[in-house]
Amino acid sequence: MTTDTEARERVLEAADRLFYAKSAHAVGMDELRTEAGVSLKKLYQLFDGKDALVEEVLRRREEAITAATMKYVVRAASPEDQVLAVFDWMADSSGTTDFRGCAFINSYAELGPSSERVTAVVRHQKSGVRGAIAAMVAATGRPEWVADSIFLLFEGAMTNTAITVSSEPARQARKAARFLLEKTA
Amino acid sequence: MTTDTEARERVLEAADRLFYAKSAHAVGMDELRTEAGVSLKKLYQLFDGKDALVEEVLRRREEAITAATMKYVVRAASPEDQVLAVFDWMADSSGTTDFRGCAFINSYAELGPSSERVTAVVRHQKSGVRGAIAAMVAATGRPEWVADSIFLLFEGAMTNTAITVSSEPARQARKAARFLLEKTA
DNA sequence: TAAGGTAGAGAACGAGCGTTCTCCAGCACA
DNA sequence: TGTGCTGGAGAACGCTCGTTCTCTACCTTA
Repeated sequence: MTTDTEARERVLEAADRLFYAKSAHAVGMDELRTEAGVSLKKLYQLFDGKDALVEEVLRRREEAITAATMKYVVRAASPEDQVLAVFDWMADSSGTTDFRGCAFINSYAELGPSSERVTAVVRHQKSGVRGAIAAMVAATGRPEWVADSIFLLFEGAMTNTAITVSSEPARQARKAARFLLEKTA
Repeated sequence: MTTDTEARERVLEAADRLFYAKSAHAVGMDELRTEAGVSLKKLYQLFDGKDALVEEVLRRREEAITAATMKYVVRAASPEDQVLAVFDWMADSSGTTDFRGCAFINSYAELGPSSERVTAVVRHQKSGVRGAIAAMVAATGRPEWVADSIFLLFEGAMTNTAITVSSEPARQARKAARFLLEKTA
């Protein structure tokens, strides 16, 4: 017997994977149901429709990405290396063949114009990443504009790592970020 | 009387505007036909279906954006200012309320997984922008990694200018690019 | 004026979507 | 054993999509 909690988890995992890989509108509720091994009835009793599911998937992914990145950050020796660690996470993540860039940028591109809720989640994530980088950069004693710059490098590398199917942009961004930290020491 | 060439132009203009504003899958051929003032029959005799239309719209936009950016570049005094001019173009463009970021990143997010043709056009555009920046940076005598960095700043600023609905990221990216140019002089 | 061809308006079609509903197998319990 | 109930499988519904087809009105030309 599977509890509702387990079923929810399976649906969210499948939805996250499929939405990210194929974009939300390309994944039907039927495919989702099959992948998660859940009846359509249960699917709709667990979630208030596809829109709500998309929103919850994004919230969940925001937490997961933050946790995954923090694993890289905490093992860094210096405050400067902590900042650079986010690019190591990116380089490693982009090594997987199913890397498709930033799920939030992608969702905003696809659903932003039609869903205010998706837009809100995306803005929340971007503001969170920017804040996290700002905190790490502040710990190194550099001015805030350095954090803004590193954040933009991070964002640009996320999209172009996906488009070029290469971790090269992640490494280039890391190099640029290190240069900024060095020259503002 | 309107010629086929004029009708084509009207369709492409409407498609570009609507696809960019709402994303491609959110715009139906019927809405497109109405907006362009063209019969459905003519629409399908001018273009081989929606996929081909999306592809052509992107190619056309690539040329238009290149031309628009070049207007900013050519009026710059120094080679360094030419590089920075692309951020001025971005700051000005993002001032319009209908700015939605990079159409190519957006299209890749939405259609990349399902359309190899769209992916090809997007890669072509990214490689073109990267090459153009590389040429301008090379003219200033800086090493290529500076160009890579400025390109990533540009890309990150494009997406975040749209998401935050503010030209601030464009200005931040310009500042970072200028810093990179100064410190590598 | 009459005939033939063109082109536009929009009906029609098949497919796929999100969502709901029906049906029935399997269970708990008297 | 009989009776109600729960939940799963998937049929069904209404809608919209991309695409094609039909019909009619009009223009051209003899």
